[in-house]
Amino acid sequence: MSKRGRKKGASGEQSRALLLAIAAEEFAHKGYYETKISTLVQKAGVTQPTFYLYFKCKEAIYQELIDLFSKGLSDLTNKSRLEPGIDFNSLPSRITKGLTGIFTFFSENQNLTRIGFFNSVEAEEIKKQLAIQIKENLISEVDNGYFQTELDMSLIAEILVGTIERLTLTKLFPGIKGPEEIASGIVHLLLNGMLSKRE
Amino acid sequence: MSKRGRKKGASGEQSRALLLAIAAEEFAHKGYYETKISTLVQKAGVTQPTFYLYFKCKEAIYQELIDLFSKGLSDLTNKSRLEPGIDFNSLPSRITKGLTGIFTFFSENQNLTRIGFFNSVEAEEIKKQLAIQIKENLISEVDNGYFQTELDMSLIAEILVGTIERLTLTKLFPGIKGPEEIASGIVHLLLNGMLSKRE
Amino acid sequence: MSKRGRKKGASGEQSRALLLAIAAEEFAHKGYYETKISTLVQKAGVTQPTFYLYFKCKEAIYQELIDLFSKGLSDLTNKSRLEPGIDFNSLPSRITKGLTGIFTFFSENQNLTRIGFFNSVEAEEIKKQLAIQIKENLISEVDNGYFQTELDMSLIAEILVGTIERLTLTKLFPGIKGPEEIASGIVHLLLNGMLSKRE
Amino acid sequence: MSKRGRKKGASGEQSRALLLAIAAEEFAHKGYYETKISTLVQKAGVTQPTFYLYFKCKEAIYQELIDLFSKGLSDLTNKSRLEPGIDFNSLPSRITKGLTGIFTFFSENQNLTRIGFFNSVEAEEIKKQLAIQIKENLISEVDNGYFQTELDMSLIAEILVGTIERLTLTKLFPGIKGPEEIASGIVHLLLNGMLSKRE
DNA sequence: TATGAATGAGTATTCATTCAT
DNA sequence: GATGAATGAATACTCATTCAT
Repeated sequence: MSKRGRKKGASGEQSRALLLAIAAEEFAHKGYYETKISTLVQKAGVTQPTFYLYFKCKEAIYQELIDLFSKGLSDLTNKSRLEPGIDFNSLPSRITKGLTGIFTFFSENQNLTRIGFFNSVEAEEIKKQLAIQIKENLISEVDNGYFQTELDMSLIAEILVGTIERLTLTKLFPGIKGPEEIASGIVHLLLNGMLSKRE
Repeated sequence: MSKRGRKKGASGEQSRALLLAIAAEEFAHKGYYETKISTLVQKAGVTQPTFYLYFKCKEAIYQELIDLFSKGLSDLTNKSRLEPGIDFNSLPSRITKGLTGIFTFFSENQNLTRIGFFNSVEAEEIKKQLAIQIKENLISEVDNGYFQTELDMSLIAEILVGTIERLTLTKLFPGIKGPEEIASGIVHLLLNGMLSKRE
Repeated sequence: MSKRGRKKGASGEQSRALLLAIAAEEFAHKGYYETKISTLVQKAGVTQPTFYLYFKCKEAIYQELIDLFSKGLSDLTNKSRLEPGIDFNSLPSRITKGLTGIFTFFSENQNLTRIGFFNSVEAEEIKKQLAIQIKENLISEVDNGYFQTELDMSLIAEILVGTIERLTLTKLFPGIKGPEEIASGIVHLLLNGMLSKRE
Repeated sequence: MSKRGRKKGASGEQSRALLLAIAAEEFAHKGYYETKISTLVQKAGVTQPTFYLYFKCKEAIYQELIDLFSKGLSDLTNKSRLEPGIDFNSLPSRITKGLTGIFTFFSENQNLTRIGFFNSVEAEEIKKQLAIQIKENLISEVDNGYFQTELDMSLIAEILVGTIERLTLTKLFPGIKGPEEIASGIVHLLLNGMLSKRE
């Protein structure tokens, strides 16, 4: 079999996947403009035309990575809709679980997350969607009397998104805290506030 | 007075300021790479060599804008250090005032903020500084028993930064809410939490 | 019979012919440079290496089409040599017949004609040959007193070629006039001229 | 002045004109696709960016040359409209003069003519326009009884265009015959025909 | 007979930057 | 203080062509 070491040759799907993985790495750390196709292919051990065999253009592979992230995230949030009508005390743990899911996904897909949630132009749109999702989840709880009724849920949703964003970058990615830990920290704070409970 | 009829009566300093203002606008909305020197000078009504009369390179003018933002922000935070030893009840308003200051600054310097707080690579460093600042402010209150002692102030500081970040983009810049309004919303939520107060 | 189920039952010769036909179509309408091998093989339902099984290179298949045209045309003109020593009155009809033959050939081989007579670099050479052929035919008539002796037969031959060329494109290919009609129109004009016959 | 020999430096208009002239030469002899920007600029003694200082893209400079030709030709034909109501005998000389004008223009602008009348895709459109122009000129003579009434003027116009085309390439450009000579040859033939005048 | 996979070599175009005046 | 003119250095992308199977 394969004499004279045809790189890995095998299935073209492999080359494609390799390029995609390397692109994720590069885009995540150098950004779109500082990532050069020439570098990508070099790291993948293929030539430039091979790149264009699998991707229409630089923009296209970038978009594909964003879509991958976006799809993963929306799959996640779709699944983790808070189901209403559950008893009061489970609320914190349910929210925590949802957040933990997100942080876990981010943690397992750091490069994709950097691209789709931080660097790309589309990041803003993705965050907007996430905020909407969260807001709807929150509102469904209001009716049940979980939360104070006068809360601006849109504001809180955005605060949550900002929080997720920031803690991902400063606590999760550097490995300072794990998904569950961060999630419960957020939940505890947001639900109870910072003040020492005084009578 | 200007002999030999200078075009548009632009003293050198004026050309420089004009270029800087236009650059802020362009960098803020198109980002570093999509902003072209050729466009800048065209909008400023000068030629390319003129640009290099005032700025060493593209990177330099960009950095100057970041520095402008960075300086403004740190001036602000330096000024608004929470002074300890003040009575308990004034805490919320003092924090609110600090945040309001930040949002006002951001609001009055949208382009600079977009560049220095959102788009640039240095943004991360700036946020990190801001978080440290906030954290120190918070810690000084802990001793006074304002806050629950078990709070992770580093986490909360990052949450605050993320919150500032997100609300600036989604509420402040679009004009949905004003600085004071946003600031007090944040403070109220973070201090008291979301839960309806039940006995 | 074809064992081992050849795809589409295409014997090699069929693939070759198919490629040739498609190439004629493409080259004729898009020209050499805008015709891509990738498009050819795609339209033929084969892969690129298959193309190179039958043709040495792009240039080669193009040349083959030109040769096909060139051969067809010279076969035609060889056959239709004006035979000398025929009586005076048959001359116009004999010339008309020759031209009709050419137009018919062109009409039946539009793609080939477009390539070999219009688009290719070789077209010039082919026209030159045709002009020589025509000139010789004409000269043989001069001796017999058919034509005015002072005519520049080389000039007239070129005029005929230009005429054929132009009318092929503007009358024959669009279907405005048929081969015979065009041929007799030319002959009538060239023999008698445009002037109204006045005594 | 100008130490250290800045090429010809002078006015940018000169560089532009030089590039245009060289482009005409190259396009005329190698065609669009075989003409490389790199060659153009090399022959002009400038660098590639300089090319793009004056022309938007390869296509643009090509089009500019075509437009130059097209404009020149239509100026010419506009000027040389046959004016009706002149006496019979002057007709041949008037037509001859018109044709001479065209051949002279072609002769003086060989490169442009090669591009605009022979090689480009637009050539066909330009010839179509020329044919229309000629046809209208001819028709205006019919009324005056110059020509046989049953002549198909569209056909004749196309014949003339084909004739012009061919003789330009085979007689004019090689310098075998001059403009006037070719023009009068055509006129004589087309008006009187080839046949020897027998009673 | 046919192909999946890959590539060598080229080619237009862009942009920040700099002389000489 | 300002400019007309020019350039060095990249970079994405294309296409005919070819292995190895």
